[in-house]
Amino acid sequence: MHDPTERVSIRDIAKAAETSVSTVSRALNDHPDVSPETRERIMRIAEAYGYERNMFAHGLISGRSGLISVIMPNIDYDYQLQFLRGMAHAAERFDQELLLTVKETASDTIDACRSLYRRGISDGAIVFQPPVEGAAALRELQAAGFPMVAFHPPFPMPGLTSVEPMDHEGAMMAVRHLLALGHQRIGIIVEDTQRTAGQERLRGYEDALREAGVSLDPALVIVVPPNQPHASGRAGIQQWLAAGTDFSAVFCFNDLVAYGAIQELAAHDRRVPEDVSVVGFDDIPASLHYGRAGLTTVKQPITQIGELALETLLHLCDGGTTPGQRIQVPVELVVRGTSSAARQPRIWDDSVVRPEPPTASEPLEPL
Amino acid sequence: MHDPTERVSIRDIAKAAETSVSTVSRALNDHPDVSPETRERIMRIAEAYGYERNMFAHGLISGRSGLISVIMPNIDYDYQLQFLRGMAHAAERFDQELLLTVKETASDTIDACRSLYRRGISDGAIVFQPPVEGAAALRELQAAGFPMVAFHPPFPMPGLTSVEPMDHEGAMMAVRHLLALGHQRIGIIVEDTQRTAGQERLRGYEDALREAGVSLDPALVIVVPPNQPHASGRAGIQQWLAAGTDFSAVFCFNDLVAYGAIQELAAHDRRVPEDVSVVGFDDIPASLHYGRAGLTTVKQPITQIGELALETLLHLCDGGTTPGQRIQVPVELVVRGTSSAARQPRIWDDSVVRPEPPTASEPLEPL
DNA sequence: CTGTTAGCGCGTTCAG
DNA sequence: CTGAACGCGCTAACAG
Repeated sequence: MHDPTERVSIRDIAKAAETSVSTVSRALNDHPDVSPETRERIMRIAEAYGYERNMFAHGLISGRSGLISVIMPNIDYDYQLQFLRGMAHAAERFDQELLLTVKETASDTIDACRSLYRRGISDGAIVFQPPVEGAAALRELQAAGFPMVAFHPPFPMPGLTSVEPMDHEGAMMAVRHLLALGHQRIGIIVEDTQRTAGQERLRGYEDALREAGVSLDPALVIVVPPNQPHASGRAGIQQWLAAGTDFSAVFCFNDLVAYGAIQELAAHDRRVPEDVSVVGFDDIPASLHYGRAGLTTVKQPITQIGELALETLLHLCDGGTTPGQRIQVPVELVVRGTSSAARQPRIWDDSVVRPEPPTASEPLEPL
Repeated sequence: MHDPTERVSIRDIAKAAETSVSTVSRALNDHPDVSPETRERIMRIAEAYGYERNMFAHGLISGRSGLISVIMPNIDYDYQLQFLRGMAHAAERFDQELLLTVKETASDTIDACRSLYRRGISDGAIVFQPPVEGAAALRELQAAGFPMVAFHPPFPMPGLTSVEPMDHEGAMMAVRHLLALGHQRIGIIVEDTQRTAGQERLRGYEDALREAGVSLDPALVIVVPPNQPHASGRAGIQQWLAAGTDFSAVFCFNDLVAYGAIQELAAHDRRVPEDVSVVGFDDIPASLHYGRAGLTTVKQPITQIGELALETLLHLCDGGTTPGQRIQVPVELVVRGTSSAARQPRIWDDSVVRPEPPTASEPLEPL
């Protein structure tokens, strides 16, 4: 027996097993050239001593640390915790440790990746929503031998493996759902159309309306700046109400935007879903219990996505895949309490002049 | 100049500076015995090459990795993200990397700590809500030379440095607030009174009532099992309503419990705060925008606590402190929309038989 | 099958 | 002030 709390080296067990360190090393690493008895004896002793190999020594020679990095810009959306959870699970399954780095600016993000690589600290990295300006640098790093997976990149980055949700599909599901409930005047509050997420969700919104033969009204599209979801939701509703825009349903960029929108609607005595239906995106945990009966939203399997990202990265690290593939993850509509049938057929449906027939609409500029 | 993406070793820059590796090492580490010119030249070149020292080599010799671990049981409460955020900030300030480990069971948690130490991976660990069963093992590890900080331990663990919020104070603030609003029948839904958190919050509740000369009614105390806050909140309210217990205010173990309670109240057409005032604990980000005007709650400065925990740990690592101190972090009442003045003086205040005078009350057994 | 030896990249002795 | 040599813990290549 041995103090399970003491550090123990390969030498200690060599001494105890009365053999040389190299034999021990071979036994421990399943090399062929060890006699069954010696191996058995060594393994027993190693077990008893609770041997665990030193990371530095192993890393120095193997060139791998067993550490995987996640790099996130800011860290404030519950979504990220779910993502981390998935990664942590996968990491455990593969006996990897998880390194968390938070960098706010684009250049800091790039620097962090580079540094992690150059110091030999991590074997690869998952870059969470990589900055627009970082595309070239990331590709270079990848090429230089540092495996990376971009989660939800701002745009397709050739040469960089990426994992992303099906934004377009999700948006279509949301809007089709609202259409099926009889809504015609459906608004969208969408973040930052410079990035795929915003672009694709907006496109999905438009395509669903077009598909249903519902006219696109630019007044129903509100583009908001990123990173202030709650305020954006409120602002979007305010803008419509102030302009007297007619709407009976809103598709929101994400769940937090939806919360903001609902709160603003409440402040103006519009009831959800009786007066206005609201659909979010992401399905963060809070949405399950949101309000009386939960938020209707497009669910991303966030935790699984985290696992998938990590698995994909490990695969890359092992040279099992060539970089550059783009993995799209299906999303799913979850109907809960914030959406319901449109109250009544709109009067202008039959009597008043209808808006222009379906046509492409330019999104508004960011606020 | 040099490819900023290439790995560069101390040898490379020795060659470029036309000197030996040891001189370079000395220059880089601010040792005295280097001539100003040589140092200058070396620094310039290192800068140009973007030299960063190899973690393995450095760790092997220095015995330190520059990695700090956080170990969390599960990972699902938004609170944890805020905590991580604080740690990430502090880690960056001190040029440390952050390792995230999630272990569900007590023995896995202990094993993880031990392994992290014995493999040399991390210089120390912050153990988030350490398991009850782990106390002895953690103390041993600490004694063996692995610095640890326990965040919110289940009970005071002598010999282990800990950081924890002022549970008792916070509970008193919450209940005093409700008392000041004129509430007399104040319930508490508290998690798991085996751990300090539950114990102290319950004690604070009792002390505040006692202080105000309000009788303690065991029927107003509901103890719920841990890890299902939302359901617990609902269950608590249900229990009171089913039993016909009179109450006009509820102090909840945390914000999620409060959400559950409010939802259940709504389901029974009790309005918050008009019919029932509700106060939470923690102040997670969602509470700011909760409902119409936010959740009244006891705010833990979570992010700062994360920073503090990390700083405390680093201090320990540097031998600046002896293990064992217990750091209590002040909390603060945040009054928002879910608490308001009691509707009317309770009739029985003057006419009906009052419950027993103030006396210690046994908490109920967990559900 | 086994033990000895070199070296991974760096910091730290030592002589010079 | 500088450079060469050693060793951190481990593995791979080479002798035996």
